Amino acid sequence: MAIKKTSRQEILQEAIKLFKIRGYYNTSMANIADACGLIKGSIYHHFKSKDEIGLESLKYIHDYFCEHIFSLAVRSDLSNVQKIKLFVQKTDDYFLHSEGGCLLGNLALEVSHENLAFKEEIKAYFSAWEDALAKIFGAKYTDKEAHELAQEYVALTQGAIMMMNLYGSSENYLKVGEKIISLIE
Amino acid sequence: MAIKKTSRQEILQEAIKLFKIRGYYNTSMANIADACGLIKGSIYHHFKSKDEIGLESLKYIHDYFCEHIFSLAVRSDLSNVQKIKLFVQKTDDYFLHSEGGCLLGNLALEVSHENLAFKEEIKAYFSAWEDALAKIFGAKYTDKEAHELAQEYVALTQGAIMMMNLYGSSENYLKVGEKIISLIE
DNA sequence: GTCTATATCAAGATAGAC
DNA sequence: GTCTATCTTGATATAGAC
Repeated sequence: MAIKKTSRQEILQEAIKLFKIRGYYNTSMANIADACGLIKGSIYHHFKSKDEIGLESLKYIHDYFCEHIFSLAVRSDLSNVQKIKLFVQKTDDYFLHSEGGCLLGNLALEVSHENLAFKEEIKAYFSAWEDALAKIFGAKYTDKEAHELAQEYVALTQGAIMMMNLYGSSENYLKVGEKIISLIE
Repeated sequence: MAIKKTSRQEILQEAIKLFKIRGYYNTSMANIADACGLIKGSIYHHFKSKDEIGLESLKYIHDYFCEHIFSLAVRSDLSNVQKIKLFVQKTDDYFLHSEGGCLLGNLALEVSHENLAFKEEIKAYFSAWEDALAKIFGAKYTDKEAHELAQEYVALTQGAIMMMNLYGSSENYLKVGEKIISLIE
């Protein structure tokens, strides 16, 4: 059997899983390599350092959210009610199946004090999330109100993900989405 | 000058500061010892392992909140409005001066998947927080409503602390306390 | 109670063979 | 692109002198 070529993306996906569950500092290059069926030295052919993997992991998730979720806010073929319902549905789809919660939220607490590049990327993600929500809320609220509501619901969502992962129950997390939808309907 | 005797509590306080800012796994016994003016070997005279320091740190904060904040819920000399105002004021006093946010929230994301003893302690802390808030809300809401509101506001507070530390602004964090008070007034 | 010294292990990272 | 092998550093933890 031919030796499998491991792609950058494959490594990122395994790294993301590990970072979410084990934490960033507690995940070693050997752990990541193991998950990819490699040994740690081989990872350095694809990435020059662990920090590069960390930063690319954050960008990978950020890009996913931009493409699949945040972009809903500027879809001209949807009503605002449709937008917010899809927004919540896709957000829930992601976090209900994301063992270990939100990578960006987790690393916000663990790493962002120590690594400014990580911190900037995490801030950009949460700002994009807030801007997207605020754009949808803008249909029914002033700009200021929309942004305040958006900030509140980004924070509430992150807190609810924390509790969902801690208690192993999605009940309260799901109420957050319902409340967000009720703000527009 | 006599050699200073370092107390268990002193070590815990330095460890807590470091865990909040640098993260748990990224804080070494040498870091903790440095902060105490010791060398790492000396720490083992007081604690048998890093995990013991971690768990004791969680309990130390949990105890502080029980004694100074959660206990307000059962004070018979205060009205419910007084209780909730003091509750918010003392919570704010703590988190507005806590560099690195909430230790229990941070370790919930970083460590709780890997260390079940940590996870149980963190759950106990958040449950105590919720129960205290629910007790105060109980004056105006049914038991079920009070607990749902309490869960929501614990989550929102944690999310708001995350954002406050990320963006360096307390503005949105402070709105959470105002909203909690408005639920009772 | 703190120190020096050390044991043991695992981390991130690199060099060069295949 | 992956491997073996190795370098260097720093981690947790322990033993024993002062």
